[in-house]
Amino acid sequence: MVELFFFEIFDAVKTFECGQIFRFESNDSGKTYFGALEDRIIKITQKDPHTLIISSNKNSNLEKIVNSFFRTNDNYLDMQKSINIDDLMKKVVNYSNGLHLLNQDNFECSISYILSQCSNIPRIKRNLKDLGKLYGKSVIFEDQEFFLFPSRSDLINVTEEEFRDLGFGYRAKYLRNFIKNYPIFLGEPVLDSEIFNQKLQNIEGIGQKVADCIQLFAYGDISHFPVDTWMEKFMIKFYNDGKKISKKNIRELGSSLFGKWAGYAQEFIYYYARNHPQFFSSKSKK
DNA sequence: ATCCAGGCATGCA
DNA sequence: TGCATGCCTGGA
Repeated sequence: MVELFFFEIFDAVKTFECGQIFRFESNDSGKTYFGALEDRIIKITQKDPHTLIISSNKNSNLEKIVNSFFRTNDNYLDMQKSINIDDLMKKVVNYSNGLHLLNQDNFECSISYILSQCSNIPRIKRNLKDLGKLYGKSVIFEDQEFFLFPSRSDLINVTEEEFRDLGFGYRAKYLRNFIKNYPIFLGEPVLDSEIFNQKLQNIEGIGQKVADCIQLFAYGDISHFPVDTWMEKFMIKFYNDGKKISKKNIRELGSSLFGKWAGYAQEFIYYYARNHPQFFSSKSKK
């Protein structure tokens, strides 16, 4: 058992429901969450607004793993101050208070975001759950059955056709390709962030947005500012006078506005925008 | 019933 | 470099 204390607020519901991660679930309205982390199942109990209690079926190295996962080294208050650049961002920061970025397993996270393209959160969750159930190892923890996320070797012989049968559509090809070629870039030494970004994009099925998500959510590179349709709507409306600009320019704009904390800014904006859809009617663009 | 989602690759100006 | 189009599926 590990206890994590956060000087700032930690909000488990915002953190696990904001859409950054897909395989953690709560059966009690957010009091506790269960999910697979690497080789084990962890249970997260929110003791108070600052404290998480973590337990697991496997305690070796648990403290190190959860400290990495919950990014306990981030200076959250500095981050909030830093991206609080105007009245709008003040509202966004306030609305998202307690939402923390997580540092996910890179194999699972990459697959999650490859499957996310032109999809939606319920469907992504279902796709990942199916993968776990079909190919992941079963673990019983506190009398419930959970599934670890399948390893590369669990998936290496699964065909594109079998992924299509799971309803992955055209993403099946990308997924098959990713699994086949995974170690080609994994084995590389750590490179310059933008060079690694390009390497990720050299994998068929991974473009700018997915590459940014992988770096942000799985490689701890929190200066990345992935631009999806929500980010596009928000940034054009509030930071470009409603005039359309390319996603590439929006990515640069995010980076210049929010600097090294751009990843947090992105997740906060995403969370805010998705929960205020009336501001961003998809028919009013262009 | 259309339309369009948390994109990507491709082909064409 | 920028824009249009097809791609699978499934919810609204």
